Amino acid sequence: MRTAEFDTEFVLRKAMHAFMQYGYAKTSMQKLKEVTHLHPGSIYAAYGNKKGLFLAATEQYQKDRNQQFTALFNDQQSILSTLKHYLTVIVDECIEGEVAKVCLLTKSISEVEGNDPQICTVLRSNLNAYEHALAEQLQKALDNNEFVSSKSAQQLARFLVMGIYGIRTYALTNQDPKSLQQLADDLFAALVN
Amino acid sequence: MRTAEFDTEFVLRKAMHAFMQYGYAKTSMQKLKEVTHLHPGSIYAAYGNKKGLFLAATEQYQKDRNQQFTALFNDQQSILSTLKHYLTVIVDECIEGEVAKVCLLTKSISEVEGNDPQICTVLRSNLNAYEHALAEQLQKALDNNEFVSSKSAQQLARFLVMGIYGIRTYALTNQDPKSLQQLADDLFAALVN
DNA sequence: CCTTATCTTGAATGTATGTTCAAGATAAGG
DNA sequence: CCTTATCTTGAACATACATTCAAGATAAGG
Repeated sequence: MRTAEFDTEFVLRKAMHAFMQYGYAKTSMQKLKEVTHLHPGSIYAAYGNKKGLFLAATEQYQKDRNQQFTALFNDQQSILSTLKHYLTVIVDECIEGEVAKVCLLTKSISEVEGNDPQICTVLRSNLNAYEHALAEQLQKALDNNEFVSSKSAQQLARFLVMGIYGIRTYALTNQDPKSLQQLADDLFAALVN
Repeated sequence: MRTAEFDTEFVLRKAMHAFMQYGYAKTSMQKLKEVTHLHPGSIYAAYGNKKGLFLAATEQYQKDRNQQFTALFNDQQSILSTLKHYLTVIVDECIEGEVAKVCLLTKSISEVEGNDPQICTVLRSNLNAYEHALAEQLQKALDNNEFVSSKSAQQLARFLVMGIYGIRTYALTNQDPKSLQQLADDLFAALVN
């Protein structure tokens, strides 16, 4: 006979950013309490425990990413030019010291791999969906004769996500925008040649 | 008037493997105590604190990796064929569920980036040295006319490490050996074309 | 407007954490 | 072989952690 008061999206985005910044283990309930403006009781009532909140935040992250992805690839440009632009967006994300500097999914799976199968399964399936979405776009581009390739859309998508993961990791070692953009360009060239 | 008793390399390799498995934050002193067979007093006397032990373990890791790298690239094969073999070694490492499944340097920098500048600086410099070592080999290959490229050895090396980081991350989402080997082949092809 | 189901609050709990330290053990120097 | 410097041992410490729960607050149903 009473409805919850807090804004779910606000809470999940705040939690999501905390997990992106500090990692899963180092994001304490104390910190989550602060950033979400929720008391422990409310968090545990709504999400069960820290892992539950993390998984909910992951879901929100995936939703937000999907929306960004769909918005980019649903405009009327050619798929290849959109893809080139998409890579530039990723490079920019890697540079600006703010949010989205890292991918929550890859960062988290790297952290918990081998230690939390439940979280890993969820993250893996999200990342596989991402790869599949890229494969779909590449298949469309092939169907439209935007480019020709000896490889399948699936193989191309795999190479592309590998490159994206690689750029994001490389950005941790070298923040030079020119180097990162060059990597993106080389990756794109390797894909369409 | 008394010499330390424990075997430094044994201790550092055990610590190194623990950090690789559990990550920096989740590797407790309790765990480190167990795997190194050292009592807290000894650890703190020898390495100061957990971070000191981690940095020493990192140094050991880099030494071991350097030795593997040098052994591979100092045989009498062509550099390109050695590189191709090296990529296969990395793919194998990603598959077998044992040690070396992940790179301690990239896993750790991904975890602590933005939160521990001291550790980041050390890891970054190690990873930069790795990139530089690959650039040297590629420069030699170019000098030997093993292949021709419109890109500099430095640019090629950057692309190569990006690919290696990417393969290692991709392996967290997909353990299929064929897919991983295909990525390595595609990466090699993109490099020399 | 009263009841009641549900949400919010925040103090309390037990455990695990990184670290310290004093007592005991032991190898090298004279 | 005794002295002394250094290492080893493991109990103790304070703090930080994830989680619980009972009391208080509040919105909806009758």
